[in-house]
Amino acid sequence: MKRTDIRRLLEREAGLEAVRVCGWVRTRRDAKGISFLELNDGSCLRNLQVILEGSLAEEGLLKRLTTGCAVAVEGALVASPAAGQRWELRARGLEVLGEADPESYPLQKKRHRDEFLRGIAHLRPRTNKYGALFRIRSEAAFAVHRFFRERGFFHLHSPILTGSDCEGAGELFRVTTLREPPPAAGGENPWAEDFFGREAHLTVSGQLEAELFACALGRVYTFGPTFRAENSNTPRHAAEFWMIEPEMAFADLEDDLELAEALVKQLVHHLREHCREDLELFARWVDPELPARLENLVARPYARIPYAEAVRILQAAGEPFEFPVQPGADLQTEHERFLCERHVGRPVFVTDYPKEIKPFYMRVNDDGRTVAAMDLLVPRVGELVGGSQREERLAVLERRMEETGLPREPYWWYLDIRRYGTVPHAGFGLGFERFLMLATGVANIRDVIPFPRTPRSLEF
RNA sequence: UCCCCGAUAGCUCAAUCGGCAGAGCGGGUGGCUGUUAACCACUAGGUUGCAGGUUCGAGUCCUGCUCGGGGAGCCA
Repeated sequence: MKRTDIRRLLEREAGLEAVRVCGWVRTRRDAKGISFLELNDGSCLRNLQVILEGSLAEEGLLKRLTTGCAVAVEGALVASPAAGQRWELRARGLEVLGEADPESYPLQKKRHRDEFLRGIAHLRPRTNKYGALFRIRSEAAFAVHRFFRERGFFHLHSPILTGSDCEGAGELFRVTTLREPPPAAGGENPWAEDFFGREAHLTVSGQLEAELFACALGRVYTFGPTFRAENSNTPRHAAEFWMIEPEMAFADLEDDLELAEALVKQLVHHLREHCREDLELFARWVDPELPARLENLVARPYARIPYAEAVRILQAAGEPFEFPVQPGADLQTEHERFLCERHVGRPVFVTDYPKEIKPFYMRVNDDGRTVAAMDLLVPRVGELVGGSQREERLAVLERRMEETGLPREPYWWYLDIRRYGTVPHAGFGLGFERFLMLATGVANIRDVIPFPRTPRSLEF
């Protein structure tokens, strides 16, 4: 007999004479001549109560049915006579697929600290919380593809291995097959003997490649892992994380803002529709404010504040900031939090930053001092999205590269796009894990990644 | 990388002023019960993160290291 997902059984309107379920025992409760198993197979948050009677409730078998063990059960799905569940499985046969020594099995029914569960990342998806979280993560990824597909975007598989350091966004992981690193000043090409014959890295962003394809297919997006070798130890940073990077030709900053807002809102809508039970767990155990905060993400248009106005607001706020607000300098975390959480009380786009504090590829505004940039700030998580209209004018782009000290030669292909059929275009990057933190209330990025990579942490 | 805090039983934590290292949960054993965070009794379980120092005496004070948490910077 083929196995049926517990989720399918619990949704049923009528019972079933013969079914087979497979899963892991969460708990066992014994009564006289009858035992109750809570069985979970990962298909949903809820367990299926399995009834063992007669020979199946015999001591030798029960001793093996401990928390964490894997079993296959066949029997009848019947209405439960007791309160607590609608359906239960009256077992006729049970096979122990894999035992779990209760002396050493680390998961118990009681809640564990997140820090402890991180140390057993191979087992934590068997807990209610992390099972729910990674089902939500999967569903959110599907919703990303659905969102872009409905809007005529093509999914671009941008390269993971790269020879450029893209936008200079952060420190790079070097990739090499050499046993010994070449000397620092080793001749004309110190990497001549390496696999690619030149320096190679893991990508920090698919943006530049996405721009190339947007200027051919019109609308594209990347959705994949990116890597930053920064020694940043915070609850919001990881060395390997997934980014969603749409890029649109024939689009300006306004189009960019609209797309980012629509994406965040649709992802929230999708999860509220398709992950209701799993989200309820987070509202109950992780963040009681979660339902209100999700509503706040979809209820109203997001605020928009140009950088210059943001500075004026912060200066007039009379807040005892640890770092004073300096016009021309980037906003501090405390400034961003004040703007978003206290001043507007909902997501806010800050736009038109001074060009000196933004990368070379952002389009210079008519004032010559600011660029068509945007950051989307959201409560608790901070910067969720960073994007811009891209500089499509060859001469202006070359001047900006010169100003920021970037050599033109490695970017010849990027410049070519401005040389041949250049068009206005815009895009952004959205940190997938940061969205998941926002959507679940989980406070640490390490807990929304199956196997997080952070400085000095590469187990699993 | 910088600043602050922490590390005690399998887990979550307590231990007063430097003076006998404890509880709950989990595990084991027995009992009870269509149970459901089950309940009752008994029981095992410790190099107090590691290395050094001060002291008659260190879980407690000092130094270094490792790991973890919070904040900052960098950013998504």
